[in-house]
Order: sequence, then structure tokens, then C-alpha cells
Amino acid sequence: MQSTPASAQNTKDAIPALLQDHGISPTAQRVEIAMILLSERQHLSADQVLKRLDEHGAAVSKATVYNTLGLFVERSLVRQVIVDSTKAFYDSNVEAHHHFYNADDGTLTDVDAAEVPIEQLPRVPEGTFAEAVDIVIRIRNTT
Amino acid sequence: MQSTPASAQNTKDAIPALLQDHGISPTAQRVEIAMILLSERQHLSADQVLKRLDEHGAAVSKATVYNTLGLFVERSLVRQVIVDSTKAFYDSNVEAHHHFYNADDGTLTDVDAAEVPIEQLPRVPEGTFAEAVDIVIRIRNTT
DNA sequence: CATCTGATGTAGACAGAGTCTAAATCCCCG
DNA sequence: CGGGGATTTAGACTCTGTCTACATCAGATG
Repeated sequence: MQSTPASAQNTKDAIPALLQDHGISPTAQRVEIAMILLSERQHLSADQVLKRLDEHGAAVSKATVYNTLGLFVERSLVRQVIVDSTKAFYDSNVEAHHHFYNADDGTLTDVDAAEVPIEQLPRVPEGTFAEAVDIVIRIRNTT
Repeated sequence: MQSTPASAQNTKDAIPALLQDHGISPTAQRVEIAMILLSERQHLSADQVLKRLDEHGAAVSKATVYNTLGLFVERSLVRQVIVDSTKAFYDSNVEAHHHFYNADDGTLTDVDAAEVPIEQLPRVPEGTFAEAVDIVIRIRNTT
């Protein structure tokens, strides 16, 4: 099951089960991280996750945060978004969608995939297959 | 004039004029960097540019390479491509196009914009305007 | 020419993101 | 209870990119 991450239920006891659904043993640290990231639709950097863990009194080491986020991405629990050359963002929304990236303030906003209809995709190079299509609409403030 | 970068002529004396066309004073270091980057259609990281300068016996400092690449992007002589969260690539092709990104070997390949027809773009958030649309098709090797 | 000035280039210190390593700790299973 | 694989951890480390303070250059002026 790929089931609804980022729903209200995830904040509670559903998290361990969700992790297991994705083949991840639900350790205390992983559950903490999942709760923070999946509590709502958001885009957090590893650093922001680390900060929030501290604030919640659930200190987790940097290495574990990075390992866990990487694991979550690998198991499709969250999506990694690359819009900034200096750090990665982790997106709790795994539905098909794209992003506005505000180059002035670094903000990410979701765009439903249906709002960017693509008629066709190019043929991929020999010996490869398309894994994902990421569209980033870079915006700026008019002011 | 926006004129054909990455054409054969750029390797020769046309570079200084090209820089001036883009409002850049053609200093020795800038010409060196432009020659390396614009000699062909390619995607180089700042680090790779630095290495090639050394190999060509034209040592340029790291700070200058970064400053110059930033200047070239600002003046639309090259394009910055963000596909890797750890480093930026500089693309000598400034025509409308997108990219295949091979997640297995880190290779970038151009895709003509015409091969990814987009019917419409979403309305951008209030107070902003779209500056660019970047499409990255993430591919993997079947082997 | 000599000098002044603004633009440009430089070395090296620095900052931030992310990885690695070796050692602890945890947890399951017999 | 004891062993062992999985997990977590601190901290060192790497790498990309920025910053700072100084050197250098080129052109204008007298």
C-alpha cells in the first residue's frame, strides 16, 4: 500500500504501521522524524528536521537524520526535491505534483500535476528508463 | 544580440566580442573560462572548469572562477542547471531545452524544448512572475 | 611618464551540507 | 541470559561555495 502520507492520522499511532507498510522498521528515531515530516504537507531540509527534533525534545543525531531521510526517499515515503544547489528538501507529499520555487525567498509551493499537462515525453536514451519527471517553475516577486 | 554560443567560432577570437555583447569586459581570465565552457555544448561544474584551466596551464583562482560563472549566468551567457543537491552545473547551451539526468552516473543530456510540449502553465502565485521552467527527466540504467 | 582610481583577481580563511568511521546501544532470537 | 545483526551516535572529515583583505591591472588625468 502506498497510502496517504501527510494526513492528520499520521501524527498519532498510525506512523509505525505506515513505516512498516514501506518496509521500514519503526524505531523510535524514525517515528519521531516521520511524525515531524508527515504531520502536514511541507518541504523541509535535513537541517530543519534536525532543529524541530531538538525543539520537540527528541534529539536525534545528524547522521541518523540523514540516514533516515535517505531511507524514506528510497522507500517512497517522502520525495526529495532539488531546487537549490546547496541543500536538498524533503517533501511529505508523494502524489504526482511539481513545484513553484520562489528564487527571492527560497519558498517551495506545490503545483498539482494536472495543472501542467505534458503531451508527451521524449524517448529516453538507449539502455535507460524514466524514473521521474520533475518540473520546477522558478518565480520571482514582482515587487 | 543573444547569438549562438557553443559554436565552433567561439573557441577562437570571437570570445572577447561575445563577452562584450553581453556587457562583460573580456579580461584574460574570463576569456579563458569562456573558451573552456563554450567550446562545445556541455555541462560543467565549477570544479571541472577549475581543473581544465589548470590542465590548459591557465591557472585561475577559485574565487574568480565562481565569480565569473555567476556573472556569465547573470548575463545569460550560460545557464545554471540544478539537478544535484551538492553542486551546480553550468550549461553552455542557452537555447530553450530541458534535461535528462542519469541518476546512476550523474550524466546530464539535453532535451530540446520542442520534445516536451507543455499545453499550459499554472497561474503563478499573487505578486510573482515566472522566470523559468526547468524540466528534469530523471533516468536510470536498465542494466 | 607618474599617479590616481575603480574594476578585477588572488590566497586563504571560513561556512554549511552531507558523508564516513569506529564505537556504543538496541533488540530479537534461541 | 547471551550472541549478533541492525541501528544510533559523536565527531572528524570532505566538498562546494562565499567572504575578506590585499594585490594587480588598465585607463584617465595632469
